[in-house]
Amino acid sequence: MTTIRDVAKLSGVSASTVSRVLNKNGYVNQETEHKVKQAIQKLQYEPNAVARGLASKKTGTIALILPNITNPFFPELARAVEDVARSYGYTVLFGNSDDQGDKEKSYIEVLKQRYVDGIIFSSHTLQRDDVVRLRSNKIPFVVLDRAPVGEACSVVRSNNLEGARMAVRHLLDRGSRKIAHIYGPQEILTAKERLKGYEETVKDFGWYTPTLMVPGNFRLDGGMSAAKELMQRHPDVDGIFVGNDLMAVGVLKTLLRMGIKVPEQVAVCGFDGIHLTEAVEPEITTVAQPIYELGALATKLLIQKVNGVDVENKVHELEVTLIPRDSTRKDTSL
Amino acid sequence: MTTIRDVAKLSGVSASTVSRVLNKNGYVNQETEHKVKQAIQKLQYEPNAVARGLASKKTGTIALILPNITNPFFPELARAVEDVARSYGYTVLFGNSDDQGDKEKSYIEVLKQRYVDGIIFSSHTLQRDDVVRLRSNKIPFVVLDRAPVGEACSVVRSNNLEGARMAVRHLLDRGSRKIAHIYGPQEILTAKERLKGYEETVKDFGWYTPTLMVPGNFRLDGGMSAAKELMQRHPDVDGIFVGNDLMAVGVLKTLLRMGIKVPEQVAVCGFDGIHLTEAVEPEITTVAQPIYELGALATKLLIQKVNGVDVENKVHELEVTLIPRDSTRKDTSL
DNA sequence: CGTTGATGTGGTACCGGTTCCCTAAGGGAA
DNA sequence: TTCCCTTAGGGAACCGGTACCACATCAACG
Repeated sequence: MTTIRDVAKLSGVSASTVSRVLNKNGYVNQETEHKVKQAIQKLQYEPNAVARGLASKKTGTIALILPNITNPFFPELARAVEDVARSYGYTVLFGNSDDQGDKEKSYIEVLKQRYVDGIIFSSHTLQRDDVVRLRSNKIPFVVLDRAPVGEACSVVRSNNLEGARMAVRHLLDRGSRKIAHIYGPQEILTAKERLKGYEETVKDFGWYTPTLMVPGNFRLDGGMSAAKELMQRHPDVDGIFVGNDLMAVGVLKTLLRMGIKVPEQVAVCGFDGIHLTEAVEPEITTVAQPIYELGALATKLLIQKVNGVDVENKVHELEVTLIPRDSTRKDTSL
Repeated sequence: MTTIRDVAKLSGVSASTVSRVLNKNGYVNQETEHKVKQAIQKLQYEPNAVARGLASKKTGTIALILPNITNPFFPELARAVEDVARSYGYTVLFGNSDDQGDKEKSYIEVLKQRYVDGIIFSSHTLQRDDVVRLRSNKIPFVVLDRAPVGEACSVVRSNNLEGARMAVRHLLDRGSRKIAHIYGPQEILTAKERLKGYEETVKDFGWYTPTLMVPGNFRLDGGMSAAKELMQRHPDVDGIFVGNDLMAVGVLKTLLRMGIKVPEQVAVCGFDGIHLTEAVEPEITTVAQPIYELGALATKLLIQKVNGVDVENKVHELEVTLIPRDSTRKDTSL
C-alpha cells in the first residue's frame, strides 16, 4: 500500500505538501502541485480513509437507522439517502432498529465509536436522552417524521394532516357517502395526524360515527382484519381511507375475498405512495409522500450540518400528492 | 473523549495492558484485569474504532453491494446480512450498483480506502478483473448467485434449475396442459437456468413449441407486456411459469385486466418467494428461494473469511421450496 | 543451582494521514 | 531601509489504538 510519504518522496516534497494538494488547502505552487499529482498518478496512490478519519475526525460516513428495511416504505428512502450521500462522497451505513429503543441506543454507541459523521433516524423510537447524548457528542443528525417531544431537531416529514383531508375529500368527490378510516398505531405521530385529518373532515356529516374508525397495525394483516371487522360493523360503508398503503393492500384483499367490488361498492384510498399500490389490481389510489425527496432532503440537511453549516432546527414539511387510481374511479362504465 | 491512556493512568498500568484486557489476548493478571475494568467503567471508556482500524487494519465493517435496494428481492437479503453481521459485531455499509460495472468498481475503490473487512456482491456485474483486484488487495468477498467466469469464488445461490422443474411439474400436476414461460434477461445466470429448467421439462410434450417462451425484463411492467403478447400469441395457454415474482405479479395484473380468470383459466407460478406474491389477490404460487438464509449464509461465510478461516471457494447451493397458493389452486369449487 | 518456560507488564515504534508552527523569500507600504 | 504580509513548503507532534520486544518474576526440572 502506497502512503502519502511515498508520494512525497517521489515528488521531492514533504508529506505536508502532498496533504495540501490532496485537500486543496494552504498554499501550494502550481508546479509543485503538478509534480505531486504526477506522482500520485504514477503510484496509483489513494489516501487511506481510516487514517484520515483518525486524524481529522471525519470519516465521510453517515448512518441511516430505520425500523426495518423489509417494510416497503423504506427501500426507496434508503435509495435516496444512498444516492445523495454518494454524490457528496459519503458512504452509508445502515441499521434496522425494529422500533426498539435499546437497539437504537446500541447503534448510537457503535456509530459514535466509529466516528460516523452524522445519522438519519427514521424510526420513531428516538428518545429525548438519545438526542441529548448525540448533542453532547456533537454528532449531527436529522429525524424523519418526528422529533422527540421537547427537543428542537431538524425534522423532515410530509404533510399528513392535509394529506388525510385530501384523501377524504377525494372519496367524497368520487361519490362515497359513508367513509371509514383504518388507522395506524397511535404512538406513531403520522398515524395520529392522519386520523385527525379524517376526523376533522367527516365529523360534521350526519353519517359520521366514531365506530367508523378502526385500529390497524400498519401492516398487511392488520389491514385485512380491520377491513373484515369494519365491513361486519358497517356493511354500508362505501369508502375507506386507510392509514397506510400496506394496510390498504390488505383491505383490498379482504374486500375482494368478501366479494365486495372495488371501487364499485367500496372505494379505497391509501397513504404513502409505495409501489405496492400499483402492483395490485385494481391499482390503489393513494396519497403519495415524496419518499425519495424526503430521503434526499434529509441527507442534504445532514451533510450541511456535518460540514458545519448552521442549519436551523426546524421542521421541513413536504407536500403530498393524491394519485387517483382505479380503486376510487368514479364511473366504471366509462 | 477518554482514551486508552486515560484508562491506563487511572488504573495504574500501561496502555498495553489495557489493550490486552480489551482484546483478551496476552497475559493479564486477574486483579489487574479487574482494576482496568473498573477504570473503564468509571471513565465510561469506549475504544475508538477508527484508531483501532488504523492500527489493526480491521474495521469491523462489511459492505453489501446490490443492484437496487428498491427491488423487492433485496430488502430481505439486506435484512439478513445486517442481522447476522450485527450479531458478530460488524457494521454494514450498503451501495446500489444499478448493475453497472463502473459503479461497482468505484465502490470497490472506496471500500478499499476504508479498510472494509469484506464485501458481499449481489449484483451480477462483477467482472473478472474486479475479482483479481480484490484478491490482490486481500479483501475477502462472497458472491450471490454467480461467480465471474473462470474465477473460483465463494458463491451462495439457490437451486434454480430444480426450482424451475418443480414449478413446471406443479403446473402439470394441477392440470395445466399448455404451459408457457416468461423468462428474464439471459445475461443473468438465474434467468438462464430457470429457462433451462422449463425447457427441459416441457420439451417432450406434444404441445410444446418455442414460441411459448417469451422474454421479460424481471420487472413488473415486463411481466405485464410479456403476458399480453403471450396471450395473443397463444390464447389457449392454461399455465404460466414466470421467471420471477415481480413479473408474475405483472402477469397476474394483465390476465385479470383481460378478464382471464386465475387460476381457473390460467394458472400462474412465480419464482423468488418475495412477499409481494402474498399481497395480491389471488395470492401467487411461487418457488421460494430461502432469501434470508442466502443472505445469512453469505454473511457467515464472509465473516469466516475475514477471520482468516480458510473457506473453500465453492458454490453453496440452497434448496428452494414450492409454495402452492391460490394462483394454481386445482379445484376452485372445493 | 542454573536453566527453562510460563506469566505479567511496560516501552515504544508504528498505522497513515492532518495540522500547527516555523523558516524563508519576495514585494509593497511606510 | 525596515517592516509586514503573502506565498511556499518542511518538520514534527498528534489522532488513539495495536503489537512486538524487552525485562522481571517465579516455579519446575534436570
